[in-house]
Amino acid sequence: MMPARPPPGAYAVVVPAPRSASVADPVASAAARASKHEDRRDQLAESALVTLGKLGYAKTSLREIAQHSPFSHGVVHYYFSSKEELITYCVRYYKRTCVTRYDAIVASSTSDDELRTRFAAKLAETIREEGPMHQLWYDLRNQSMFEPALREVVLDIDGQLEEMIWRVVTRYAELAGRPPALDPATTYGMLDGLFAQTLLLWATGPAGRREDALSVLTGRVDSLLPSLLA
Amino acid sequence: MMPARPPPGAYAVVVPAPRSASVADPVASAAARASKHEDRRDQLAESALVTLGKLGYAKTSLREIAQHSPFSHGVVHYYFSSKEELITYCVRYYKRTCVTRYDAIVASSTSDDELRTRFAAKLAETIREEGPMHQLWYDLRNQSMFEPALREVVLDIDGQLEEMIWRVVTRYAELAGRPPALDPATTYGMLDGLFAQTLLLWATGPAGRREDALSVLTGRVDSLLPSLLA
DNA sequence: CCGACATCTTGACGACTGTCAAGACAAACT
DNA sequence: AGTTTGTCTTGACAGTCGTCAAGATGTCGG
Repeated sequence: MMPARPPPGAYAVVVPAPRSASVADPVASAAARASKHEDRRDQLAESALVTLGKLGYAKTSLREIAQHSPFSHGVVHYYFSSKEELITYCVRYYKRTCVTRYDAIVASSTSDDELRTRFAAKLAETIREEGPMHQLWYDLRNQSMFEPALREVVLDIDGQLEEMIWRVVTRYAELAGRPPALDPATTYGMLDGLFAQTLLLWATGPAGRREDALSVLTGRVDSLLPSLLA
Repeated sequence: MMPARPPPGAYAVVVPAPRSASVADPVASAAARASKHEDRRDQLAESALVTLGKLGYAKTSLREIAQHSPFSHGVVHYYFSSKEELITYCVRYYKRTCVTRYDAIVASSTSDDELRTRFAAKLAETIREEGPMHQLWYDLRNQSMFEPALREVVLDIDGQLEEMIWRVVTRYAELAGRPPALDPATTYGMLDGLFAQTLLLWATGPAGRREDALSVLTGRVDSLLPSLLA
C-alpha cells in the first residue's frame, strides 16, 4: 500500500544515506542515488502541496513553492521538467494517501450502524484535518475543465474516489442485508456534492461556524445513508 | 425582474441614443449618460463572461477580455476600478439571468410527473446551452475558498441557487401531495453534486460522449426526485 | 463655432511568471 | 591525489500581468 521507500521526511536536512564503508558497489550506489532522487521529488511534492492548498492552483508559483521548501527556485527544474509535471506529480502523490481513507473503517466495522456512524464522522474529520488538501482537489478538478493537461490525472483520481465511496456503500449494504439502491456514480455524485458544500462553508465561513458546518455534514450523511439502500 | 434598461446588445456599434431635437435638458441628458455608462459596463461584463467561460478565472486577463470586445484594454479601468470589481460585477450580472432558470417550469407544470420530467430535461439542456457559464460558476465558487474578495458574492448567489432548487422541490411536493423529505440545503447539495459531476464529464470527455452524459443526468434526476419526498 | 467634457486608445511602468544556462559546491570514484 | 559526477544556487531571459497617465477622438452645451 505505502511506498517501500521511507517517507521523504518533511524538511529534514539532507540525509546522506550512510554508505557501507568505502566499498565500491556501483549497482547499489546507483540504486541509492535513484532512490534519493525519488525522495527529493516527493519532498518537493509535499512542499508544493502545502503551498497549493494554501494559495490554490492559480496563484501558486514555482518560486512560492520553493520558498516554503528547503530549496531554491531553480531546483524544481532539476527534478521536474516543467511546472505542469510537478503539479500532476503532486496530484498523484496526494492520491496515494487519499483514496484509501475509509478502508480501515470499512474493514473493521462490524455492524451497519457502526460503519454508518464512523463514516459520517470521518467525512467531517478529514475536512478538519486536511481542509486545504480538499480545497486543492476541487480546485484542480475544476481547472481540468479549462486545462486539458490536467484531465487525465483528474478523471483517473475521480474514478478512484468513486470506487472508494462504493466500497463503503457496498460494505454498508452487506452489513445491513439490503442491496444498494443506486449505481456507484450517482451515489458518489450525491455524497460528493454534500461534501463539497460543507467544505465551501468550512473554508469561507467565519472561524466560529466551522465546527457547526462539520457536524451538520455528519448528521446529514448519517441520516442519508440508509436511504441509499433498497 | 429584468432591468428597465434595454439589453446592451452584444457588440452593437455605438448607439448614440437619439437625443430629442436640440432642446437643452440637463437632467435628461445626465440620465442618458448614466444609462449609457451602465450599458457599457454590462457590455463589458458580457464580453468578459464569454472569455471567462472559455479560459477560466485564472487564465483570463483584462487584455484578453478587451480583445474579445469592441474596445481596447484601457477601457476596463475607465468603467471598473479594478479587475476584481469587474469580476464580481460579472458574477452578479450573470446571476440575474440564472437564478430564475426553472421558474417557468415551476409555474406552468400541472402535474408532479410533468414537473419532474421537464426539470430533469432542463438540467441537461442548460449544460448543453450554457456549459461554459456553469464551468465558470464552479470555478469562481472554488476560487472563493482562496480569494476572500469573492466570498460575499459567491455565498450570496449560492444561497439564491439553493432557493431556486427549493422552489422546484416544494412545488413538486405540492403537486405530488407529499412533503419534501430533506431540508433545502441537503437537497441542493445532492442535486448540485450530480450536476457538477455531469458538467465535468461534459466539459472534459470526448465530444462524442457529451450527449450521453447529459441523458444520464436526466435519467438520474428523473428517477431520484420521487425519493426526495417523504 | 468654440470650449468643456465624456470617452477611448496608446504606450509605458514595475512586478511577477516559467524557464534555463552558468557556475559553485561537495561527494564519489579511480 | 585529481577528476568526474550529481546536486543546488544564482542570475538572467522573454513574456505577461494589472494599473495608470497622457493624449487623441468624438459629442454636446453654449
